[in-house]
Amino acid sequence: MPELPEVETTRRGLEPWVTGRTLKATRTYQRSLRWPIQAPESLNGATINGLYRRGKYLLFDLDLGIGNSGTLIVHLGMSGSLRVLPLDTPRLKHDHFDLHVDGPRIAGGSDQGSLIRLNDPRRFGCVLYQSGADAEVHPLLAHLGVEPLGNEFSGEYLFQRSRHRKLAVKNFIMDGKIVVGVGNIYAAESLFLAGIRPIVPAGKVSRQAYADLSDRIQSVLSNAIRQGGTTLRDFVGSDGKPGYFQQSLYVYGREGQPCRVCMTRLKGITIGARSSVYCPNCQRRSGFQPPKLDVAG
DNA sequence: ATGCTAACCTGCGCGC
DNA sequence: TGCGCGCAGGTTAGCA
Repeated sequence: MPELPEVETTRRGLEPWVTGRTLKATRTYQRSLRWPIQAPESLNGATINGLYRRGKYLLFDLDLGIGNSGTLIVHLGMSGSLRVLPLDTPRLKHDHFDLHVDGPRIAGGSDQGSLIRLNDPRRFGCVLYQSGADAEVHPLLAHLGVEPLGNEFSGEYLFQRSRHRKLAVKNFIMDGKIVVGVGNIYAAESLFLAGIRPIVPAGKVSRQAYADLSDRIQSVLSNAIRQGGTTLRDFVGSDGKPGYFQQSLYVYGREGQPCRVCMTRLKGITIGARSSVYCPNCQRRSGFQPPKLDVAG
């Protein structure tokens, strides 16, 4: 479930509960996620300097003392969520991992701090550890593409990286080695808003179309973050509340329904083993774009 | 290098 | 009501 907006929503919710706090202990209930959970005993007592995000990865920056540092790397996979809970909260099904942090209690909690608890029904997420000051040397992070909301991302960047590429433009923008954080929902939405058909080869999309697409990717992600992300089934923020961006979706999950702009019946196709929905009328071009309604920015 | 497929795992909705 | 099937927000490994 979680794409960039959901991970960022989680990060923002968690940040005040972890920054500057002591990691008193970790607890692993179900070790076998995508990879076995890595949380060495030596992390107990570390100071959490900050909580960062790289793509869909959450990075707990740890100070282990005597000049040692490290990073706990958490990915939420398809169905994961991290919540802040009172220390003595009973464990529910699919609760796999806890961070026990000190600090002022939350409502109903004890004085001993709080719990950051990972729940992940499908167990596609992960909890990994990278020692040292630079988490980006970790193999999972080392080759990631640019941040879509960062300065290196632009239409020109997409245009240059896509030359001679034959895969569908939808798969291209979902490729984490190109740009991180854009998953199946936001890829579909961005392409709709840019008027680009998802199946066209990435290498045939024009410079102008990529300029438009990069703007749409940024606005869709920003708007979704503002709405607390998209909740289809599992996702809840760190406060346990769902996101609301699903109300703003134009095409994702709307196959067969009328386009919200032109009322044309939305079409569903499979691209790269992922379901895709688009409007055959609004999404025509691989190059020049005819006049289009100014839908949601 | 590029692009496609299978694989990981659980739950849910649908048709019969 | 129950059962089997297909599908679901991600990403990597492996193969052509």
